[in-house]
Amino acid sequence: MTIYDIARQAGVSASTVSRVLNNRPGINGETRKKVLRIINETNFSASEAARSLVNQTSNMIGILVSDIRNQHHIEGAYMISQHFVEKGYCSILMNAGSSDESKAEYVKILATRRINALALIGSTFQCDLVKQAIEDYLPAIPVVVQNGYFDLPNVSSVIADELLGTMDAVNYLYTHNRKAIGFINNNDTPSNRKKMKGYFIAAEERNMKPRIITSCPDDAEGGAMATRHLLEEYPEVDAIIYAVDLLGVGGSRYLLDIGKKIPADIAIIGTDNSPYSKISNPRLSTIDNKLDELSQDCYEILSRAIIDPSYVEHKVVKPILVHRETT
Amino acid sequence: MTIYDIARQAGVSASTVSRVLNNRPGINGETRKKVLRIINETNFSASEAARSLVNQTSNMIGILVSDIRNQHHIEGAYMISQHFVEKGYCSILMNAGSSDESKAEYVKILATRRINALALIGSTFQCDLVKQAIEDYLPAIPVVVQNGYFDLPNVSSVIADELLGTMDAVNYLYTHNRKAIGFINNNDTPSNRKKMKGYFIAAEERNMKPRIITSCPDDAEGGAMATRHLLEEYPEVDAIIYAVDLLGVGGSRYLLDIGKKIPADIAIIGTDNSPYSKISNPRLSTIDNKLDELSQDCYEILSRAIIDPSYVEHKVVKPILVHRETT
DNA sequence: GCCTCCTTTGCAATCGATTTCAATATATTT
DNA sequence: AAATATATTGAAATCGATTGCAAAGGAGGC
Repeated sequence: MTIYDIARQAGVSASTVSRVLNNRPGINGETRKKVLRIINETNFSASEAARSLVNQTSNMIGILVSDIRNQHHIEGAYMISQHFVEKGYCSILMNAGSSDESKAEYVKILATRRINALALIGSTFQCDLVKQAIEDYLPAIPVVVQNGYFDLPNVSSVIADELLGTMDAVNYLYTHNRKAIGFINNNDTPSNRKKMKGYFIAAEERNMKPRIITSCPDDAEGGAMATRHLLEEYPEVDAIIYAVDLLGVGGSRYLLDIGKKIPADIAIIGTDNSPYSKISNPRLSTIDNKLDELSQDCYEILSRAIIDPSYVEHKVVKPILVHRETT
Repeated sequence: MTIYDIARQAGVSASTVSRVLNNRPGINGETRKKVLRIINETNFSASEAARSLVNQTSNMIGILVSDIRNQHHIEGAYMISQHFVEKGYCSILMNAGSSDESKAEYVKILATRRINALALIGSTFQCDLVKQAIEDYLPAIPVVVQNGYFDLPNVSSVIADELLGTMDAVNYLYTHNRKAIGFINNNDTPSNRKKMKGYFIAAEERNMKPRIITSCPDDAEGGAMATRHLLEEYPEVDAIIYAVDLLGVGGSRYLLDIGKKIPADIAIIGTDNSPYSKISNPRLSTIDNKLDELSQDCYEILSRAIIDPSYVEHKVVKPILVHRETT
């Protein structure tokens, strides 16, 4: 079913059908009505492939997420997608896989679809392969990175100041009489490196010995296990900061199980203000890196850059501490 | 940059470039090498719009999710997407909005993109408008519904027997000496209607008076509030089944706060074996409706139906009870 | 040296839309 | 009534790929 079929049935030319479909002026009211009737009767819908080809634009937005299981990522992606759909775009949402190679590969896949803009959600996109892929295959369309940075003329960024957030957490705990503050990290990402660096800087400023677990499984059990290890090595610990809320949920559960009081014996601060932190028992205090706000900013930058391709912005968002039942 | 540009630079015709791009036989080794060199040097990537037009296929899979914030939905969508990407498809993942109108609208949007297959994730797709949209705009491509059913020749389904799951939960509690079992529901969906029906049937079989809250906000606080209402109306309640885990998390927290012992005073069973149920404190017992397995089945049905368009399957998956700390 | 066969390549049509330009029909002006 | 302006429509080119068919060139057989 093509516009030619519609044209024949309506007794007009394909040009006329096209003009009706696109609400172009200069079409007789009766003709328009007749064409619309046929279109409705036949449930015709125009091929986007053909439209894309002649219009030189796909009306698609690419959204690449580094880890779709991360609630903030997925909500951010959802929000961006939703907004663009309302504007008549179609958004391709993809999970980019864990390796740098696969991330770059996905950029290339989206390039073949001739997307109009690209959003990268997650700090792990910040790597050479992805940068190269953007430079090679998407040098001219607006790109925005949530929590990452590329020195490229068409790439904007919105970054959480995670270093500052972790420093704030350390300083808060220190000024509330915690002198043996531990830090538990799950894996090595640009984002986690910033958190660790913040921890080290603040610890040094306070003349505190760093007490750290550098890696553990990325789930509640991992958090519990790492907490046990931390306490074995540093029994004096009276506060723990976790690189991810979920670790803190597991950690606090473990501490309760071995008879510690929270926060009396050990204070706990997670990171990201995730849904888990809100519903955990005890409710987890957390460093809110404003990940949702970041995604909102990404959308705004992107929609501006689609209109004005020269528009590029680099924004840094300040985190805040959210106090619940573990501090 | 088109294949004609590549052809000119390589001193060959566009046909030759196309044949190299698609690994067609009958091309001289030297010619192939030269063309590939130019393609790499220029970072050329062929327009999918043009390919789609001539090949009469988009190589895209549509995935519509009814609520992207539901972890099971998003993990299912992710899994399906991932598998198809590995097969060379590109998947369009969209959140279909809450109204039936918007869901039908999304079906139409995907139809204009000429997707090769469609997966609908979530019971709320089961409505007349969506059925009509599929009939009108996607009458010939394979469609599969996760946890929903349409009587249409091209639509397969994989359904969780949620009625049975809830009956099992009631029966388990009853045979473990709970005689005043309550049920708390959040909102009215096909899926929740099946759960409620299961509760009513099992309660009747046991000659138990139904004790039910039919709706509440869809979050932990909502669960807490609804639990309070249930206890106000039926103070004798000694077990509660929740239509959604998150309600159970909020409910158990509330019960603990007012001094009840779990499960000694009141047993609790959530639904869906979500991440929340695993990390909550106490860990929530739950009706596992095998939502992840459902999505896996959707993928398998879809990949079979893409090869053989006449393939249609209707599958029912049996739920199991997962016992943790609240039963 | 001529004919056949095979390998390799190019020409041209095609997919389904959009858009420019020309043509026709009608209305308006003088 | 002739000339001009305006509204409406259609023909044909175009977007960037794919592919059937024809053709060119070289190898081998007689």
